[in-house]
Amino acid sequence: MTFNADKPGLRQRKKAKTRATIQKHALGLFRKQGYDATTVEQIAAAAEVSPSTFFRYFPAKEDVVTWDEFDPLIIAAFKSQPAGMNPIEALRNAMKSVFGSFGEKRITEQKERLALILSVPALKSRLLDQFFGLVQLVAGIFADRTGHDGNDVKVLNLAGALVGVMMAAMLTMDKNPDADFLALIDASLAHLEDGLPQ
Amino acid sequence: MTFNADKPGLRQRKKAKTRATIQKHALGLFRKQGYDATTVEQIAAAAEVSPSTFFRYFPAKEDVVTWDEFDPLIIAAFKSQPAGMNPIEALRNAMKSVFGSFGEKRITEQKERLALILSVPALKSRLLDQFFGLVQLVAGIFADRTGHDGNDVKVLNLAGALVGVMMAAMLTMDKNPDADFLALIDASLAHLEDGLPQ
DNA sequence: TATTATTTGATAATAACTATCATTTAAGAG
DNA sequence: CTCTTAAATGATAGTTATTATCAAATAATA
Repeated sequence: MTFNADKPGLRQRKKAKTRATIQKHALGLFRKQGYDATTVEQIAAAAEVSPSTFFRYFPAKEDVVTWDEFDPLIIAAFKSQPAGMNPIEALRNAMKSVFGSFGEKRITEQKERLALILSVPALKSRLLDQFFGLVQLVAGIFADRTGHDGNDVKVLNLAGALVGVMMAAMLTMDKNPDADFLALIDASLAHLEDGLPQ
Repeated sequence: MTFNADKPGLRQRKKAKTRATIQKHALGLFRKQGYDATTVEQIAAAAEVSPSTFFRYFPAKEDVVTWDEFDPLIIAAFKSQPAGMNPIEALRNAMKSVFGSFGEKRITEQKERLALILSVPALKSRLLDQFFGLVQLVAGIFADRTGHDGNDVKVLNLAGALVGVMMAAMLTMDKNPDADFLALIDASLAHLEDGLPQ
């Protein structure tokens, strides 16, 4: 039994590749034909896997769009902020460190993805669900840092407001696709940090 | 052609009754068997209508739980607050005036409904979707009152934070079912009004 | 009462899932 | 390298939400 946490075996690499392939073909078909007009069967055929396999990788059709690898990154970046820091500022920094490193191309991809999500009700719902999960996660981290209870009303409330602000930012992005996402989030969080003066 | 906006004809009364009947039977079955284990066919049979009719009244199975008449009431109450009032306070008052009039029984019903919604992913998503819509609605009303643009980032941001705080309140209610919903919302909005001190 | 517009029910089709089982294929032991 | 084990895949056959369509029933109105 060898210890190698860094280099995943063939099996793992293959899985990652399959997941990426399915997602790539799915997004391509969605762009061409629209989300609703594209069936899972078509996606599976394009990616050369069986529909069964599709559902093994993505429990629901929506997840093929909604799934991304950002959450754990943001969480990690958030946790690595200095202990005494204001939680809102900590989140600002975390967002900056994650999205700030993206290139032009990657940002454009993400903007397109967001536009697609917001244009399809089922996808929008799924995304919101993830945000909601994030409320609870973020609340838990706040609580850990401050020694408060994770179910403390004030903690949940702050986390809720944060998520609400992010929702607003997405809405703004949707209405104004050329905006700089990172700057927008940053400004919005700053606004919240200042107590939301009108 | 007679003008009678107040007394709906037989047709309208019947429709309202049918909608209520379907909803009542649906909620009853959900309580007994669970949401997923109850089919639309069963609901339709219990309510003595055809499945077609079910879908005419509720476009999706989820809507039979998620649908309520509160939004327009809250909006109206909000709009009727004095023009110069701080928007957060205005919302506090609106919530009070709508939910404050509820009896013990009605409150219990709503708490049960919330618990059901939060326990079923599909329902939770649907609810969050409504909240998302609310951000835009609330932003629009803020804008009207203050003369700002409804797409103004600060306006959207404030609306987002408000809605986020309401989401957090629901979460708290879920974890702590004995809490007083109205008092909780009130405290949370006050907290937001104070700039969310930790 | 006759006509018109709504509402309903029946029927059939689509497509997202779920469960199951046999087959293939990588990992690890010797 | 080969055998055994465990994981990943594909095929198959449901179930159920949802949509479209059309004919029958029923309320509104002239």
